[in-house]
Amino acid sequence: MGVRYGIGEVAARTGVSVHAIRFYEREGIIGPAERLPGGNRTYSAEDIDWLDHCVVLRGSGLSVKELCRYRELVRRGDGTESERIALLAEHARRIEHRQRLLDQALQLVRHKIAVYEDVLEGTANIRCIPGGDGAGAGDRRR
Amino acid sequence: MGVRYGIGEVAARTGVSVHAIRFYEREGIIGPAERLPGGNRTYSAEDIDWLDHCVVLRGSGLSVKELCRYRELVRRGDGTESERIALLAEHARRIEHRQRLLDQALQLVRHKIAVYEDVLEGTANIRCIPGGDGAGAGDRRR
DNA sequence: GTAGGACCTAGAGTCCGGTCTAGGTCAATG
DNA sequence: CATTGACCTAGACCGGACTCTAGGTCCTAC
Repeated sequence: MGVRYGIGEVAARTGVSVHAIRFYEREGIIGPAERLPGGNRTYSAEDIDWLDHCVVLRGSGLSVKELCRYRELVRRGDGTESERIALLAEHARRIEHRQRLLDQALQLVRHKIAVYEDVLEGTANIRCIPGGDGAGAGDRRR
Repeated sequence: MGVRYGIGEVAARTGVSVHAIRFYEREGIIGPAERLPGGNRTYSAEDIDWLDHCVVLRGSGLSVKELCRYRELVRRGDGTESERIALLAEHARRIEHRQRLLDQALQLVRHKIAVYEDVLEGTANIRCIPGGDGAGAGDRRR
């Protein structure tokens, strides 16, 4: 048991470049990899799993720094759970916030697309308000 | 009619810093502002609306460059609708992709939080797999 | 008339998150 | 034994998106 993987293989499996993996190690997102006699890094399946998690978390906007902090808490082990929860809960809030922004943006984009499509179909080419972009969202404050 | 606003006021209303507004102008995201005799920029309500849209689009990950391109199409006016649609549709796809990533991340985060909460409640402190972070998601390929 | 505040320009600086380079080691292969 | 390929290190470099600085102009109000 205990299959091990070279850095290139890990890169291929996770989609993280070899450079980025080393960078993550330097930054402390992933622990110092074990080395083969000769100095090459080797990784276990668990290392890959952790890296996969990192990809997901980074992809959702968790900064390298926060990710380091999280890993440090995990490394320190017992007694850090509530800090981990705090960190993750904070991040969950940020994700939810981003989701709302994305929803809003998607609506705006779809609305604009619809307007342009109408224009193309001639349905609405009554030559609208000059100066406008012809695709206002109309849902502003003020 | 035709109330006009100074750059500071626009900044306050849109949440975009004065610096960033000038930066956006240099980059071409917003057109060269009209000037008061004396050189100060003034903005109309429509300018503010456009800037608000820009905020939403930027916030959803549309790059400054793409936003410039979009504004350029709008400026060129009639005949650019299908290009605008293409650009926006492409962006809509990116937003949807980001949404999926965020959903995935949110699930992971919530799962981890739940696991740590269980640990805190003593429900699960059977001292788990050493080396694990105690909050694996278990939904990996491989 | 001088202080304060809002604004101006050009351009330098910052932060983030990688990415790339140069120069080198090591193991297997033809 | 020369080449190839995967890997190594330290550190320079990059693109994106601002942000800030320095030095200056106006206008209003005391």
